[in-house]
Order: sequence, then structure tokens, then C-alpha cells
Amino acid sequence: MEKQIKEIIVVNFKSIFGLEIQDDLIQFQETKKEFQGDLTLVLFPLIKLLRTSPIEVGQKIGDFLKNNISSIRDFNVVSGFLNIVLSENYWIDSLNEIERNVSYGYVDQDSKSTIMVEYSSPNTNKPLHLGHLRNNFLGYSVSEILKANGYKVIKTQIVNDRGIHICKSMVAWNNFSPLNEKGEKETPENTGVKGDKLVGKYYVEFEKHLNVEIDSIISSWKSGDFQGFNKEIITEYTRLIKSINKEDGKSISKIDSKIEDLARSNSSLMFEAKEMLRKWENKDPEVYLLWSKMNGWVYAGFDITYKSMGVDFDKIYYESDTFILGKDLVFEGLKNGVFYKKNDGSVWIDLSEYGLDQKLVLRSDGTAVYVTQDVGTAVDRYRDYIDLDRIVYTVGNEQDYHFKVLFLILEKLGYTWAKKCFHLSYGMVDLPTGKMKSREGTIVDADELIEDVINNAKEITQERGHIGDMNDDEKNELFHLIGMGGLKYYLLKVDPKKRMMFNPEDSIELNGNTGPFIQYTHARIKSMLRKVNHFDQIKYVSILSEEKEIIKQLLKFPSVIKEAGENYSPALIANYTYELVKSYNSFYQAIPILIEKNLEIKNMRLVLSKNVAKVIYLAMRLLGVQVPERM
RNA sequence: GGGCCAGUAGCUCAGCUGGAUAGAGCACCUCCCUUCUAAGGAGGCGGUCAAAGGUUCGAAUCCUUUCUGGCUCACCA
Repeated sequence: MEKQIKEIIVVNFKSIFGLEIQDDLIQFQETKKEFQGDLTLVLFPLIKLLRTSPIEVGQKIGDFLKNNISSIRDFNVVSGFLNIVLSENYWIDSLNEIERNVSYGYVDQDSKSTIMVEYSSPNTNKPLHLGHLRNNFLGYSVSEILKANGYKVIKTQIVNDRGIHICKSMVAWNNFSPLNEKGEKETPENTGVKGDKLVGKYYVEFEKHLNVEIDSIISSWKSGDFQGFNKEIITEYTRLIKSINKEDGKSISKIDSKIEDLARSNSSLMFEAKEMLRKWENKDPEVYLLWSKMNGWVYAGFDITYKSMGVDFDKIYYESDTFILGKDLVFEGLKNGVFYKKNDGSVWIDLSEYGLDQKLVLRSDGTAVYVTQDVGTAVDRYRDYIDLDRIVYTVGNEQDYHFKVLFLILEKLGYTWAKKCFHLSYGMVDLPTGKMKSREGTIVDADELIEDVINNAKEITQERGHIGDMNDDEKNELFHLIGMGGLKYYLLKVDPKKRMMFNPEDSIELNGNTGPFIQYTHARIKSMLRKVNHFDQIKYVSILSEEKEIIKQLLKFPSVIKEAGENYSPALIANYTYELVKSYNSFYQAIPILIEKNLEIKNMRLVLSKNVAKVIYLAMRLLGVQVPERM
């Protein structure tokens, strides 16, 4: 409607006012509740142009529109605003049109280009936690939103399966795992512990033993015992100790942590871990076997978590496969002068012309760093998918700098698609107690949280007592759907860019702006519709303001999907749905439907309800939230 | 210190490229189940939009400065 009005004004502006107009001066907004009307044209820009009174401009345009657009019934001008009143038939026609379209609001699948969405991308040394949940729900949802915008989407993740972190778990498992009566070390099978949890346990175990070793190293250094350490270390240590005496109290802790680092990098455990990494890069059979065994445990564990989260992937990349290509690309870029080599053999890129620093891309020992791998992975992806248009990286905002660097490197290497790549940067999840810190044991485990929200849903749902006749499978499915719906909605309703507060109590809340509130409205509509046999095309009946309000909301859905796609923001979908549901509940509470005597009006209200349920379903699907038939 | 991001009701958050008297939920206080699911609805209380300048018909929104908080500037990932 806005588009139509805009066009007709632009085309006829000259004949009404005698001069041309730019179409961006035609600005609409929703009519405020206090005024009569359905759509409001802001007159200020026109007044400025025409140098006449708002009343005059508004009157002229209003008259013209009323005479030329049949669905415009009336208008009024209030201090610089032209409020347009649409006819009742317009709303009925709109509703009939929405009813005809089963996937209303969605653009035809695959009508646009191909986008790869990377999300999740875990390390294989620890279980998934709350931060990963935001990441996974966000990545999944953005993928679905882009699909609804007509893009072909490839969901992917890059598994960080190699590096010093996984070697730490391997070393700890080798050294510290107890043996059972059969003489076996701990495995998921013989302990019943989920694979990712078991490997994570040994990562923690490594750090514990390491800390003990560091403490003992430092205390022997303090007592002057340097046996087993070479001269460089001793010199460095004495230099640090001396500098303490010169410095004030503030920097003592800084120096302490430097001493700690020195002890760490010279501990026997770190040496073992590094040695294992070196062996792994040389494809030492024994190490490789252990590595793939322990990673296998982790994947099996992750699969369980992914399944209950309801996310999936079309293609998985592993860093162990892509880091070599990254190195090759660096050598190539070195020849082309994109990179330069320092005396110690390390390779760098100078990004100071873009306001960034110089950045290392290859260590002096020739091994790859993080960004090197990412270069390799990106190029690999464009080789795998010829028609790939862009990659969306769902990664936390602590890596903003990293992605700036990555995209610039790719650009300098001559890849034109680099400009289109996008870092979907989201904020951290804080707890009421502050940041999540592994050292302080405040990490919220994903599996445990999921279990909690499902149990809570179970408790409340049983209390409500609408599902007495369901069998156990149906019930459990429902509890899962409600619990996860609440959790996903909670994490997705906030603008992804912003850091957010995760309050465990609020997250299982079922009232107000929550997933279950929306699911409940859907269930309520569905159970009402179950009592109806058929629906007719709606006749031109008169409609109430509550009904009109809902149709207005429904009409917004396509543009909300578009906007959510452009901004990579599930929050827009969530907030939209909440508004829709609120309007509907208001209507539902105040106006009879099934018991309405006038059959044409009753039919209209039923079709309206049916389409609210449809849009709730379609919108929630974009968030990965399912909606129940009853609850 | 350099770069980036944020600051809106007691708490958690909306507020689109500047537009009418800044909105929700939670919490607190009133009401409403002999109508279809009360996980609901109607109403009340609650704001110097961090602060100060500026841009203009008009600023929570744009610009500058200051304050506060976060992230980042590794031969970690």
C-alpha cells in the first residue's frame, strides 16, 4: 500500500503542486493510536519544499489520494501529519490473500545467490557451554532467515580439531587416567561419561597438574635451585627478579605473571604437549591414532548436544584438513609481495595503511597460526562451491579484529569475494554474577542447561493439566519443545550485536515476552480450530479495530523477514512475533469467535485466527522454535 | 596508550535510514475464568534516554567532547 501511494504521489506531484519531487521525501510511519487512521504520511519534508502550510499540502494530497485510490476511504491532517484511513474491504482483501499463501512471507527458495553460514565451530577439548548456545541458535536462525529470503544456504562449521589444546587433553589422558580392573584407561564406553565431557575433564586435569608443576618450579627457582634449566632461562629469571626491586607494587603482579609464563613454557608437561603437537604434524602413527580416537569421542558427544539443540550442518570443515592450504597460499603471497619475511624466517603482512598493525601469518618455525588456517579454509570453500557468493561467519565480537585482518588478507591476495564476506559478530553472554570464567567454575554447561529448562517445562506443563491423555513419548516431545523453545527465544530475542545478560530464572520464565507465551497462543488457536470443520472465503463484513490491528501486523511479516535477512537479526523476528501475539491475545480475550452467531463474521474471525497461527509457526520456524498443537 | 562496541523505567530489553505525549516484559498494586486453553486479558505505579555542547522546523536516534563499562591490539585459538 505504501509503495502504491508513494508512486502515485511522485508521478502526479507536478500536476498538483507544479514541481518535481524526489521519492525519498515521501515518508511514511505508522499512525499513532491516539489518531484516526491506518497509515501516516509525514508532511514536513514537503512543507519545506513547497513553503506552504501543512494543512494545505495535506488537504491537497489527501483529496487526490482519496479520489484516485479506491481503498482509501478518508483522511485527516493533524499538525504536519496526513493520516490516511483505509476502507474495510482493503483489510478483508488482504486477509484473503494471506490465507491463500501457505508459506506467506517467504520468498521462493533458491531464487537468489548462495551463502555459506558458518556457526558453532567448537574446539574439541571441551564441552559446549552457554556461549556456544547463543552462537548455534543464532547461526541456525540466520541460515533459516536467509533461506526465507530466497538465498540458497549452506550451513557449515569449522572444527578446531588440531593444536596445542587437544594435545593437552591427550597428554593428560596418557599420563593420568586411572586403569580399571581390565587394565584399560578411561573411555566413554567403560565410564559411561559423554565423550566431550571426558576429554574436557582431561583438559582440566592437564591444567591442574601443570599448575602444580609451575608452583614447584617457581619455588625451587626462588630457593636458587636451577637444576635442569639452561642459561637463558636463568638469565631471564634473574632479570625479572631484579626488575621487581626497581618497580612499584602495582607492577609486581605483572612480573609475577611473566615469571609464571616462563615456568609454564619450561615445564615438562608443556614440553610433552608441544612434543605431541610436533609429532602430530609429522603424522606420528601412535599420536595420530590417539588424536583421532579422542576427537571421535568428542564428536559423538557433540552430536548428542546438537541433536537436542535442533541444529544441523550441510558440510563440516576440519582445520586439520585446511591449514596446509593456508600455508601454501602464504608462500604464494610471499612471491607476489603481499607478505614479507623477517630475518628469523617468520612471515608478516603490513596492514598499517588500513589503520591496523603488522600481522604474523607464519611462525618462524614455519607453522601456521590461526589466521593462516582461516585463509586456507575460506579459499577451500570457494573451490568446493563454485557458485558461492559470500560467507557469513558467526563468531563472537572478541574476534572483530581477527576478521578485519582475515578479510583484508583475502582481498590483498586478490580474491574479489572477500569484500562480500561478513562477520556476524555477536556479544558475549554474561551471568548475573558477571562473566563466565572457567577458572572460577562459572561456566554454564550446555547439556545441563538444556536438561534444566526441559525439566522446568515438564513441571509447569503437568501442573497446567491440558495433556492428561497424551502418551509418554508425546509428553516428552512436548516438554523438550517447550523447554528449548523458551531457551532459544530467550537467547534470540536480544539484538545479536549486543552483549546480553543470561538470568537463569528469567530464562525458564513462561509469562510475558517468552517462547512459551508464543507457543501457548499457537496451541490455544489450534485447539479452537480443531472444533471447526471448514473455512470459507471471507465476505465483506465490517471489522473491529482489534481485528484490523491483527491484519496490519500480519501484513508486516514479509518486510520483517526481509529486514531480518538484511540485518542478520533473528531478534527482529522474535519481537515482531511477540507484538503479533499480543494483539491476538487482546482480541481473543475480548471478542467471541466460536460462539459468534453471525456466520460470516465467525468465519472471518476463524480465518484470521488460523492465519495468526500460521504466521506464528512460520516465524518461529525461522528461530528454530517449534510450536505445539496443544500444551 | 591505540582501535572497536555499548550506556534508554528498580531489573531485562524494543525503539527502522532523525518525526506527534519514549514503549514492552519482569517486579509491585487493582480488577477479569456459568466464552472458545487464565502459560491469558484490562488498568495503575515507574524516565533529566550517562553528561555537556552542536547540526535544524524537529534529536533517544546524526556530529564533537567528557564520564562509565566491555572487547581487542600474542610466533594462543
